[in-house]
Amino acid sequence: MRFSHQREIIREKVFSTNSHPTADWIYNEVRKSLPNISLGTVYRNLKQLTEEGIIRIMFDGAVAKYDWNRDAHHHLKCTICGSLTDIQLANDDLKKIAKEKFDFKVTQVEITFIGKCNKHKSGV
Amino acid sequence: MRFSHQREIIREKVFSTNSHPTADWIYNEVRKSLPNISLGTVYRNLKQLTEEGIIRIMFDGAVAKYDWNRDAHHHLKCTICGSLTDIQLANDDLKKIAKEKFDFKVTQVEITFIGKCNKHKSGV
DNA sequence: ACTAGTAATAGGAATTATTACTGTTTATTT
DNA sequence: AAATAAACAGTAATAATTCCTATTACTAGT
Repeated sequence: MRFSHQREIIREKVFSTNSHPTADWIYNEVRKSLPNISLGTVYRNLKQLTEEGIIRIMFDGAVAKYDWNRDAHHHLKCTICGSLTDIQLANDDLKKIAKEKFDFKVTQVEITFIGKCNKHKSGV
Repeated sequence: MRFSHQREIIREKVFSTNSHPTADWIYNEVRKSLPNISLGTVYRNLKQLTEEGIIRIMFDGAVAKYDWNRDAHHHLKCTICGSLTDIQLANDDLKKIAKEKFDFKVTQVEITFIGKCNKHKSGV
C-alpha cells in the first residue's frame, strides 16, 4: 500500500478518539483540514486500513464504526442513550461482571465469533 | 396490537426457518401467498413483532436479520461464505469450544452487552 | 528532466436497506 | 351495521455505502 496524504489524515482521526467514530463523523473531521476530500475517499481508505489490520471495523446496529483499539475487547451498548463503551474482561461470569464492574444492567448478550467455517480448510 | 392477516403470515415465515432471514427474503416469501403485500408492511410488522418480543432482530454487518430463537445463543459468522450459524454454549473457553465443537477457526470474537448504562437508574 | 505506467484522487451517480407519508381498507367495539 | 382506530398498499424519501469516470500525482526507467 503506497503512502497517501488523505489516508494518513484519516488514520490520525481514527486514532485520535475513543468514540468509535462513523465514516460520516470522520468525513466531517477530515474536511476541516482537507476541504475537498470526498466521502468515497473516506470509505475507500477506511476499508483499506481495515484490510491492512491497522484499524478495526464493527457494526453498531446498521452503521459501521471504526476503532483503533485492536486488543481483544468488548462493548457495552446502552439501549437508551446509545453509548458504546469499550470493556476488557475475562470470560467468566460475563453478565455479573458487567453489573459489578460497570454498573451496567445487561438485558441481552450478543457474541459473534468471526472466522472460517469448516468448508474452507485449505486456503480460501 | 390488533390482529392482522399479513403479520401472521410474516410471523409464520420467520418461524419456519433457521436461516436468519432478511426483510427482503421474508418479503419475497410472503408475496407467494400475498402477492400485493408491500415491503413497508413487512418492515413495520417485523418491527412490531420485535418490540413485542415475539422475534429477535440482529445485525449481520449492515443488514438486519430476524430470528425466532429467543433463547440465549450466539453466532458463528464465516468471513468467507458469509454463513451465520446459531450456537449455544456456556461461557468457558469460548474460542476453544468453537474450534472443538464446531470446527470453526475463530479470528475475532465480538461480544456486545446490550442493556442500560448507569445513567438510567430510575425508569426510562 | 521526461515520459509511460500505475495508483490514488474528487465528485457524483448508483445501489441497497430502511423509514415516512398518504389515501384506502379492515379489524374491533359498540 | 356504523364508528373508529389500526393496518394496509403504493410510493417517495432518506441514509449508508459502493461504484464509476475523468483527472491528478507518484515512481521507475531513460
